[in-house]
Amino acid sequence: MTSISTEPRTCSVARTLEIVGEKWALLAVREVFLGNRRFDEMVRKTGAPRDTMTARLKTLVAEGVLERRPVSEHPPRFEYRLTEAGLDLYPVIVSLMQWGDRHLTNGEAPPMVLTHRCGHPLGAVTTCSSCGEPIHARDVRPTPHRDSLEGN
Amino acid sequence: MTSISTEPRTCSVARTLEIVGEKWALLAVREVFLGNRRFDEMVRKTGAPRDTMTARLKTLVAEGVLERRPVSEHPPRFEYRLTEAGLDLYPVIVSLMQWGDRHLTNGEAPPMVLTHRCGHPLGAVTTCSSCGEPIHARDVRPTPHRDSLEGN
DNA sequence: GCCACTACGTCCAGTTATCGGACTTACTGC
DNA sequence: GCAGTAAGTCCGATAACTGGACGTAGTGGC
Repeated sequence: MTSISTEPRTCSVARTLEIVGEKWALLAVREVFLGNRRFDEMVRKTGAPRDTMTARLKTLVAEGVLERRPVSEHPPRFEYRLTEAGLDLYPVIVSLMQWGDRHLTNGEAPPMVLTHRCGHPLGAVTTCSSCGEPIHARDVRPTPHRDSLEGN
Repeated sequence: MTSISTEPRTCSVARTLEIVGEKWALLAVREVFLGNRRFDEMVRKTGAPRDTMTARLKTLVAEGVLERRPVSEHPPRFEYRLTEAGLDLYPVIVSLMQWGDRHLTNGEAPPMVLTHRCGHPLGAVTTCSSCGEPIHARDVRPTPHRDSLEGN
């Protein structure tokens, strides 16, 4: 009964990273968001080794992020599509892109600009679903818990 | 002149992933957001091998995401703090957590709940900075570019 | 029919990274 | 002096990644 089990923390971040916490996995997902759903295209546009891409796609499919479906019987051809869960990864991709645009383009224009249907270049703001305010780390606390996050 | 250079795509997502595109890197950052700034704490709470944590912290510091500062001279002790750039990673962490909460807790309560200063449990919505609307992949297009993303 | 080409992988061998556990150094507190 | 903590380092075994060649199933041109 005396469960002294300290740590590793079980947390949704860790769980999510077990699935998409690797460069090629996320880049594959990025490509599908950009409309490139075919194996060879993903390999070319991401630069991933074919073997690695095969492995990543396999787990993404197994975990329900992508769906592999045949698009042609006779030349046997397949495409990978985002499932509902996969589509929900969009904020992850967008926030990674946002961060790179802000901190990794030294002065230069970002390598790709996304345009929102409102007509403006996409800037992403993560907001609180309850109050609508932009979220800052300092305004958030873990639930009744020993771990504090005072300061930064 | 005829630059036939096809691909690998240069994109902010890829660049960002070169720095934080690995499980332990992101989990280290998560810990710092949660207020745990010391080496041993990060190792325990993340479950990362000490060696790997050392390596990740080194690159995070080199890339300007974290800052390593001494907190005590005499027992030589250090802590890792988020830089401005590091703080900007919050949306990434939050959206990963959000995704896990939504897709990886089968029915059960999420392992950690964050409370926003507005008093409500944090739900994150990624919105367009121009029009304020929540962003959906289908409402976004890459700038004047051959790649389409019709369908999903 | 034959050749060239594409798509979607697999196979291989060499290199690199990860892992867990033990060990080191520099202290403090009893 | 002895136990304990913090922050790493070192090590050997295993696993993962990498680039390039190869395989297979088809198409289209001539």
